[in-house]
Amino acid sequence: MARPREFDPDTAITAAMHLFWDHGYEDASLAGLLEVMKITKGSFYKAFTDKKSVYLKTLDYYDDKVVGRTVRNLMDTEQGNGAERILALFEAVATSARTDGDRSGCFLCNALIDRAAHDAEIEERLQAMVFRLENGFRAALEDVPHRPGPDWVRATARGVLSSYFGLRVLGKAGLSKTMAEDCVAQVRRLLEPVA
Amino acid sequence: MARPREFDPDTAITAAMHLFWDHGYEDASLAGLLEVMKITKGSFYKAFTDKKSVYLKTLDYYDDKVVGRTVRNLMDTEQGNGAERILALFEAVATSARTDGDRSGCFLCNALIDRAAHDAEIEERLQAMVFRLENGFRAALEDVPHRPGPDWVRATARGVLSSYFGLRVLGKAGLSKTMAEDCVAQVRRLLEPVA
DNA sequence: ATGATTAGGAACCGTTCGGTACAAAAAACA
DNA sequence: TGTTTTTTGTACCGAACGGTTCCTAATCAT
Repeated sequence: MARPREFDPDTAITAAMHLFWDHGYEDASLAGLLEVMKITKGSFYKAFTDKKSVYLKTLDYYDDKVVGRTVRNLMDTEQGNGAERILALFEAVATSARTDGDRSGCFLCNALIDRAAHDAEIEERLQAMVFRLENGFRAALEDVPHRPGPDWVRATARGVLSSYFGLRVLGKAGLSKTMAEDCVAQVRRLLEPVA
Repeated sequence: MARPREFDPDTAITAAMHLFWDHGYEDASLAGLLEVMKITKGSFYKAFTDKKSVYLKTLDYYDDKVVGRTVRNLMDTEQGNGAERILALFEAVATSARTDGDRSGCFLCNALIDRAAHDAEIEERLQAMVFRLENGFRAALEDVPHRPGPDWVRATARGVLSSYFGLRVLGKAGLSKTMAEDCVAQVRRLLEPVA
């Protein structure tokens, strides 16, 4: 019954996500957001109430699309056993981080450092995402042939999770090829049967 | 020959460091800095040219004091063998992160996520600190009885390094006691002899 | 065609940003 | 005591901040 909006909210949120991803919350200015979202202030505040709301929406988007896909890949039994799926994820992260240009890292990891300790509403979403990722690793580890038992699955999933975030942090420091390979190799060791 | 300054620069830098540590670079306002440093704008700009210079000074301070002490502990042969020294570090980090209140994490890790990709001068210092930490782990691993060889030392040091940063990130998500214990247990596995 | 409804755009709000200029104050020297 | 040197506090700068308001333009249902 009224004029339809001229921009695609999904596209706008995606663009906003990448700005927050690269610059963090505080360093992403409203002017910058308007520019990448290709809308003006009027539309911005009409469609999304304020900056923080947009941030929350970008987190939800990341959760749904990126984390969702990652977890799905970790559980996809058609892509090798659980250990192979986990290593494939690490190989991909290591390669993209080593490839020049991609210093953006992982939005979840960045957001945890950036804002988790400062805003309860944001923290809640981040914790949920970490939990989903952890469960993704667990699911993959349930599908490892030599799996010793449930304790091994739980503990290894968490070790792999922390290695994942660690690799993301090291990516920010500009890791070398051998550094990336060594990190992945250590994850491979974690996936091996216990002595 | 002239009036001595009424504040201790070292104390002021320490206070500034903790503000940057908690809030990151952009979110630490000049007003906030002046408040915790207990000086006014005049003294601020006279003593330290600008905000970024203060940030760099706090990084140097952290490098010298905190990273320095950590590396020294990792190399202190009076505190058990290398593996025990590494585990002691992880236990300490896990405990302090789990203890409510300490969500500040590791300044180096925070700074890597916050600013490494945006400022070459800052990145340079951060890379140097990461390298110092890596070498600390290497030195400790040289002092492990079952040490298989130099490749093992290099690769394991890097795996431990990424686990260290990963634990720091998970600390931001408010890790549980069992989560912390599981992470440390995985580091323990990395330190064991290869199969 | 018209009226209702909504997006879009621009002007503008008060506040805070990082940074500067300068004068008063204080201490060390002669 | 007077001079010099440096710190200190304050007033102030222009720009950018996040956010609001309001008017116009566009499109739908009737």
